[in-house]
Amino acid sequence: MTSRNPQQTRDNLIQTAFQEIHRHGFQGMRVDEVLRLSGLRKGAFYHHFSSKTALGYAVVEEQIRPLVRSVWLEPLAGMDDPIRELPRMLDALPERIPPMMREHGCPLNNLAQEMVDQDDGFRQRLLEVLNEWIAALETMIERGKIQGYLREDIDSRAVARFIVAALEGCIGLAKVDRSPEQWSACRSQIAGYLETLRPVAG
Amino acid sequence: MTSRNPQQTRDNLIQTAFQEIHRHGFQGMRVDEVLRLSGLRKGAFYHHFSSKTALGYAVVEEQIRPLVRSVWLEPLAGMDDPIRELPRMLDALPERIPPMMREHGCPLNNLAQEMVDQDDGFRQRLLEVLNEWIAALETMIERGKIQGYLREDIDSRAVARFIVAALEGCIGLAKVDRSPEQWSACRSQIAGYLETLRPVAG
DNA sequence: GATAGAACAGACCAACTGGTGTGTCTATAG
DNA sequence: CTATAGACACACCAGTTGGTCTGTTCTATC
Repeated sequence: MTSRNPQQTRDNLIQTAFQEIHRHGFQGMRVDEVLRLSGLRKGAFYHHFSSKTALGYAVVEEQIRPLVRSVWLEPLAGMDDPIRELPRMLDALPERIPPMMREHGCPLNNLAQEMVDQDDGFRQRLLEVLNEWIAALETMIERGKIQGYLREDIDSRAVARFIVAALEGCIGLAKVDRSPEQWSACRSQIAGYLETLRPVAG
Repeated sequence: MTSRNPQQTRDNLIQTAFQEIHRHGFQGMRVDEVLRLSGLRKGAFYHHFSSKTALGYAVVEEQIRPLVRSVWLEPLAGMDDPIRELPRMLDALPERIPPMMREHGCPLNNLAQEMVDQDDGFRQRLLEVLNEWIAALETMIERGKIQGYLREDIDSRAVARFIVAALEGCIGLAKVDRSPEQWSACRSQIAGYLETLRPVAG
């Protein structure tokens, strides 16, 4: 019998809940099922979380936010020329992400689209993560301008927002028609779009 | 007391259900609430539909599909130069769609993202609608090629898919951060992308 | 090693949820 | 006018859902 480890118990609940939310949405996620999968009881659950919603918030903060950072933010750090390196990063993406994300799409966008109109707590937290992502892209674009890789008259924020929108759109489309093989085609179009940001006179 | 009108009763249920699904998702939609809003009873409901899921299917076929056709397909019919006319259409879009769509986003994409992994009946029907949309764009692009408005070496299907993906992505993003005013910025980026499809030597 | 509080187990519950069954009314064909 | 089937109303239900309550066990601290 493993000794008590409250931190591990809490993590267990959050990770299991994350997977269930990813599969069925937050409304479709069942507390009892999370308990069954994690081998815990009601007592444990409501000791660590005040409600199902509180667990959902924790999943956003402690699972989705770090995941977005590692998948989308970190690769941006050392990027010089976005036009050349972003498509390359998108190529390597399918191998970098957990298999679950290829099946069920982006956890951030899934949960956001579902819960934004249902609960303001979700909206605030998910919007924070989304804005962090957009801001990181914006920073990269600004840097690209300074280094002469990008035109200086482009609207960095608008471009950053569009990149995120296009990515989420492509992921969502691939999820619906279950065509991961179309990802490269999608990447090519994004690469084409990025070319519009290239300075005219090199 | 209004006389009986089964067709109107059925439409009433479908339209009310459509709004409730749009607001809360299919899983969040409650049969009892639809009944309350439409002023009908369980007897009426299960006379016209065999289950909640059957109602959902009817909503896709009889509400979402026609809506997609009128909003996205019909404006494509008379288009000659997509690069010039598509952005113009996107400008006029906010006034052409019902206000509900500005709040809650695209009913097609919302329902698709939610239900694709939950129910194969939804997946098939929603995929059909989506493919009809993509096919219409593809046709327009092919026409644009022939008429010399677009480069001939572009992958029509990939471009069509990306346009849909970008649109759904932008709508989804606007839904999350509730910034309809960013729509024009988003439109500009799409317009920029479309420029990449322009023939080189006019 | 006593003890207080944290970390659970497990039984229980009220509200809700989709769905059923029976009966009644109404339109329509003959 | 009457028979018949469609179009509902209404009472009812079994299973599920998130959540509570009480009690027990572990563990850190003095």
